[in-house]
Amino acid sequence: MIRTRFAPSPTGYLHIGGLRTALYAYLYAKKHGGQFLLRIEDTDRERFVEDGVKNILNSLVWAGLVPDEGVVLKKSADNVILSGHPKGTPSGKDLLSPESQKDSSAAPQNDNCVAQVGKRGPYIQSERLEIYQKYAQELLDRGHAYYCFCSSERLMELREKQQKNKIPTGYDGLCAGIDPQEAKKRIAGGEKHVIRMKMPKFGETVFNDLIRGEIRIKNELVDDQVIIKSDGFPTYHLAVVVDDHLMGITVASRGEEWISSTPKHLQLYKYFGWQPPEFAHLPLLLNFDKSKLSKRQGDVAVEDYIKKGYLPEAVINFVAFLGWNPGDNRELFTLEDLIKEFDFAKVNKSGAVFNLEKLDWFNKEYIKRLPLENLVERVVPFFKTSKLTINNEQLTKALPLERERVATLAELPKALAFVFELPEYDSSLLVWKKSNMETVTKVLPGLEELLNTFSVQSWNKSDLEIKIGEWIKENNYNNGEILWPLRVALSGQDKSPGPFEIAEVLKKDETINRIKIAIKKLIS
RNA sequence: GGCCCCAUCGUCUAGUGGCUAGGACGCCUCGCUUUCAAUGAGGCAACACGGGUUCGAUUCCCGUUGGGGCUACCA
Repeated sequence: MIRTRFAPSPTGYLHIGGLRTALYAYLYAKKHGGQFLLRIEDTDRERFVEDGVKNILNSLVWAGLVPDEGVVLKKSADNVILSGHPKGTPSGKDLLSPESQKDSSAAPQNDNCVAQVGKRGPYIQSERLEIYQKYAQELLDRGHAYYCFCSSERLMELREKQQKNKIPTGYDGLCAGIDPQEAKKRIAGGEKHVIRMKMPKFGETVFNDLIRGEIRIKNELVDDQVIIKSDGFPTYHLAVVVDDHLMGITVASRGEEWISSTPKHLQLYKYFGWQPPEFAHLPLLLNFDKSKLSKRQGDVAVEDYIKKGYLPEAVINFVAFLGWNPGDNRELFTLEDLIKEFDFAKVNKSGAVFNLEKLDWFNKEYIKRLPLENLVERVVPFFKTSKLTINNEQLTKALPLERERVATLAELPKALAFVFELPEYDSSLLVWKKSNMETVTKVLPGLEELLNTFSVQSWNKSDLEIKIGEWIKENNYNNGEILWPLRVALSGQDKSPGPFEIAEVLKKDETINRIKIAIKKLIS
């Protein structure tokens, strides 16, 4: 049975790179009919952020990556695990609408809560402290670890000296020689201490990475890593090994920054006599200048992209392709498609630049493909934050006007504003570049007259197009002479959807009303 | 400084011991068109460098350069 995990630290939000890490772990598990777990690594109290876990879970669920085991999000009322909407169903819409995010501090309408499911818990490391203590003690008892009383000052000096002498940095093993009885006495005396693991000083550690193949690192270069801090919390190195083993993880995937510490982890597995999992070290996500993707150069939190109106399908598809592809020319993949095709073996070794333009393209593609009703559901939250008050029926009619013209959902309220409120514009805008003020002034009243002859039943895009087209021919007008001012009268914009489709949405009365306003602007 | 990882168009990438090195995004041109978007047709653009191995290397090996990561009682 394949078991993978995603194990973020609750430092505030889900990083977009973390989303990819989670995605790959999820895909691999699902592809093999296995399980995907979520564990929280909160052993660093200094970086702990209140609500960090909830935020991460929210983003994960939004993306459709729901853990089978571990830490999950539940609707507190009915105790049902939230499952997102990987296929585009709107079930997750009230889960993370932009305004519920914004107001979450003020109004606790978001009653989701963090829960744990599974038999191998707890899945939050701060709740597993005794477990780590027990295993650290075991290491101590067997001589694979030792107490260390060195001050941070001494450690710093040591490091500096090593760098100056151009030798590898690392702990010098000073405390390794302390007699265990002596150490116990010092601890009883209240002396501050940590526990370090012993690393062999010869030989090398060789392991096979699912993505990179064989990696070998000389043991003498690997530090006697601290495994229990002076506050009694474990470091990542001990916790990840103990937890991955106890939770039955078979494939440990993580960022490539962990490659150099993998020998420590392998050594711990050896000390405990445990079978290590397979490792997959993913390439990094990069800024445009190829440095590690960072907050300074743009948005890195998944929530940022949710708020901006990117669809989960687009974000998942985009992020999946940062470092992986199916080996042919297909580009549009749903989560289910990805599950079928994904493999760590096909993941690239080199880092990938996070390129927003491509994300926009994906998002446009998905906005285009989404069924209208579905799109309406997803757009509603974005209208709630705008000044416009409109109902779903109005939205359903207006949305086709702009859905192919925007890259994100958040652009829609602004783009559609002219439909719901009278546009403001300068009368000069009514004049087409190849026309003149005189012609427009003459032509618009004629157009109004023509439109008045339409019945309400025949007021639709195609009838309008046909009749107005005929009228233009009969009068020997130019298309632009008529259609440009018509369109501007209706939209108030130099760039907009076509006049016929706008007129259909606006209906007869409002269309004629706006033409009248245009005429008034011209003669005043 | 030490160690590790990586290297195909601007970006994401496919690819092979022998190909006109393929696709996508973006960009440019043209068509459609009242504008924009969409769409159709086309275009620009890459194997980092130097040595090997080989009849032949973008591909295999070594080195250089470049980039990145780690080098914490952070993950």
